[in-house]
Amino acid sequence: MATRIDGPTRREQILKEAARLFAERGFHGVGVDEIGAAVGISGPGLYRHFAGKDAMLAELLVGISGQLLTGARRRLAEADGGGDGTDRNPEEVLDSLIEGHIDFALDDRPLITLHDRELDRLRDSDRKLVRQLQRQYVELWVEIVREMYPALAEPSARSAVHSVFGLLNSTPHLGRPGSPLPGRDTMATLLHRMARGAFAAAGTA
Amino acid sequence: MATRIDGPTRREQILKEAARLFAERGFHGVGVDEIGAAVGISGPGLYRHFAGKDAMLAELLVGISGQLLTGARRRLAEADGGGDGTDRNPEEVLDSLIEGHIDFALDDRPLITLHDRELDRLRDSDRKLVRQLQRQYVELWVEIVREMYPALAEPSARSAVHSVFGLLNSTPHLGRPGSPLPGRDTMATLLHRMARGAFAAAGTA
DNA sequence: CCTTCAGGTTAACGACCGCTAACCTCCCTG
DNA sequence: CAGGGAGGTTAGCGGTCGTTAACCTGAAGG
Repeated sequence: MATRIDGPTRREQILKEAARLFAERGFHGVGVDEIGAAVGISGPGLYRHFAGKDAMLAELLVGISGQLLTGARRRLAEADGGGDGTDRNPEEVLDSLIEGHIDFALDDRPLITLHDRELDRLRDSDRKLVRQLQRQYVELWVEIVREMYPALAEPSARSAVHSVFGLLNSTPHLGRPGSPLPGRDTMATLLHRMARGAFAAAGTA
Repeated sequence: MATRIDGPTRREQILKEAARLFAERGFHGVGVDEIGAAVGISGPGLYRHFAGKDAMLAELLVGISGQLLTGARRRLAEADGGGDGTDRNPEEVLDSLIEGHIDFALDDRPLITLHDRELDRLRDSDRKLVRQLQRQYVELWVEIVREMYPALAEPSARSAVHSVFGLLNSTPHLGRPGSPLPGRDTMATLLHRMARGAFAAAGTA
């Protein structure tokens, strides 16, 4: 493995800029020349690093889904403390999951946007992989939510989880203009409280 | 005004199918030939009804924003009961707003999807109009929310409203496959409770 | 019955876009 | 100091897409 004193790889630069552009104008709305220009090379030079435009999108989406799932599993394992899950504190785990998702939504807005917007542009095999990762991520949340609110039927719990994702992923929609935005910490706290409030309201029949 | 025994106008058919296709594959991902085929005519025949592909998207987005705003104003006026707003019951108004938004999200999924996905593809003037309508809709909610939760600062209230929109608009993301979905009424009740819970959690310092 | 016109049709143009081909230029290494 | 590969460049091909042009048709109206 190369020593990392060189800053981000060319590949990483490309992926980052591509994510931003795809999020801003949509996959079909961005040309390869623009992506190239964003990293200082032009057009076909990208093909030294990726097989094609589709491959960039695929790598982005698989990366996002994988990162979310891996992070969630790590957090669950930490909160579990080596036990078998029967004695873990669901409230603590849920808070940790929410925190992780919020960090992602606030720090990687373009990726969050892509994640639920451009999935259909993938090749079948890639799309299946991404959906599988997403589904595992959702089911992990559903399990914890149902531990906390046993009265909640499984379909309702799954819908509730999707809805909270919608809530947490809403930050990209906040308008750019002059109106004052809450700071990052304020925003994180607000989103966290709202997510908990939404689950509580869903779970108390 | 033409008597309406003829069913939907050609224009209306086209708009409906275009909305569905745009929502499914994105504005740039759909060709005019496909839109034409979806209503039984082909390709350039659409230009007898619309100035171009852009015009269809513009009419859709302006229509959505206008419908949401108009509906919200009507509901607010009804709940206001002819008063000047000083003695209205904010809880009642908020419930009515939530109900209206949920009806829209559940009954017009493609439009809700377009609404926050393809705004940037519009001409400048149209985009400004849509944003203005959206902003008025948001401010209307913010006003009511702040009446109910005076402790909530305005930037936080605005963020909270955006987040609840994200929650309510999350229904298109529910997967198609076999896993059982809640029925429409169950879903509406669930979303309503979660929205109220989220606001309550945001508003209680 | 002739005209008109709304609402279609097909052909084709021009622009754009993803991608390949062919070539160039450092830099590293034996 | 050869040489070879990594990482660029520009030119250009093939296909697609939005749009226009030119033409057709059936029904309504005087």
